[in-house]
Amino acid sequence: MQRIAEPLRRTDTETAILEAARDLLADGGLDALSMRAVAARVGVSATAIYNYFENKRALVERVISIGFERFDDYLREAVVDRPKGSRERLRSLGEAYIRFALENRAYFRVLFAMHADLPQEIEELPEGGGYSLFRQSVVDAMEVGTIRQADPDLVVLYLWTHVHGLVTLLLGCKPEARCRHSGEDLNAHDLFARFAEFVHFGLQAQEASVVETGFAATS
Amino acid sequence: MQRIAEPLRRTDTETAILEAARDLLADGGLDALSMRAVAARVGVSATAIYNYFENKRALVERVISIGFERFDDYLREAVVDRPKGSRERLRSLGEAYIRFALENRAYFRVLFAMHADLPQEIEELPEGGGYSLFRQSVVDAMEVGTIRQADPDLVVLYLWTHVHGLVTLLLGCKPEARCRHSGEDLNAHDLFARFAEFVHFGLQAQEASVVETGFAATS
DNA sequence: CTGTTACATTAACGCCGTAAACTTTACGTT
DNA sequence: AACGTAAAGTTTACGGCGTTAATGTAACAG
Repeated sequence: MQRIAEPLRRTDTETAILEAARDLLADGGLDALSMRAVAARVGVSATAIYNYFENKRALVERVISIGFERFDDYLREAVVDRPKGSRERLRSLGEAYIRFALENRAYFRVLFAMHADLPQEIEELPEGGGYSLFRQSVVDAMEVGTIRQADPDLVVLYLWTHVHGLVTLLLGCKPEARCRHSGEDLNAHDLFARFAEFVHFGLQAQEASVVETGFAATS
Repeated sequence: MQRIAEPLRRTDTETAILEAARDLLADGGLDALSMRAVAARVGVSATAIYNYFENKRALVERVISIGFERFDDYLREAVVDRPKGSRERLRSLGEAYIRFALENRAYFRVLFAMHADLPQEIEELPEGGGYSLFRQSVVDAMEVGTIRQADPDLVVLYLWTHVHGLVTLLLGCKPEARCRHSGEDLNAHDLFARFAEFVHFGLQAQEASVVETGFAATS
């Protein structure tokens, strides 16, 4: 189309493409994100996209890396008003993780599935924002004595593993992301809450009193 | 092709299709599994497949459900010679899970990503074989006192979550499935071994003596 | 005014899943 | 033995995909 006054600057078109791609991805999955569909949404021809991105893969990678930023926002928001070093802060981070996954289902799937699916280009773990925030929270919790002293990276990965596994398992389980279990019908948040006790005390056999009362008070 | 002696029976062709699909999936991912590629491998035309499977989705679902059976084999094999109720048995199950994922990378990805990707048709969790085996092992461990008394399904899901998260996180992290961490370069098995202590004792702060010595003996 | 550059276009290639129409094979019934 | 039918396989075709190539055009530098 001809451009008269105030022509689109390069970054504008690029942004429009990224937004279109993000939206298509968010509510149709990777299949719905086709070059032609993105182009149609932006109002250009499909091949025009190649002026901004080398190929579809490059486009998706940009979308993903932007997605990680949004993901980090969830985590950052999770710690406000949560005292440093508190177990509640750690719990809140886990819940934010789950919330992001549930509220951005298709998106989340691609975030963690995609850059596995294909060769590694994006950073190895979501470095920077989210991860370091998580890590610092763990370090604080160790200093305060909320959790035991140990290698922070190992503990972060340990907790990360739990919440990520919970989400991917349930996301892979049913679209509604819940899991029928002995009568009850639990969603990811419910399960997360129940797992908190296991995470804290472990699975070792111990006196019922400690388990029942000791934790219920803080949970 | 004309068939003279010993014509292919229906199930033979169907099996050939499934095997071709499985192989393509295993070492090329879902992208490599195209109807035409499968057909070429079997030696028929692409549309012939539609005599056996309604569409690609149905074909992939069959491949997946067969994959779960193979997955169950890993788990079944993991418990032989591992005494009932022992922590070693639980550990062995976790390691089998990881081993399967690493040895069948592309396959594993589809197993747990695919039937999420699209509507739910396959059973909600890998029911039957693997799951019930896992569950029974947990129940045994509770009775013997290896782990605390709790809702077995919840504990199974907890452990499942743990190992599944570990695998998917590392699989999503790097193709080689390892994670650089404070100097060391750990793969999924290494991490799993280190996490065993956390799983057993939890993250609660406790006397160093119990942690260091008490566990190292059994690990 | 001219050449270069950035950005867009259309056309085309070779994949893909799948539908439709047609041919061939195998077999049970007459 | 002949025939009808159903199963199994074929070729052809359609629309969509990612991507390349060739082309056009608007803006700007000299």
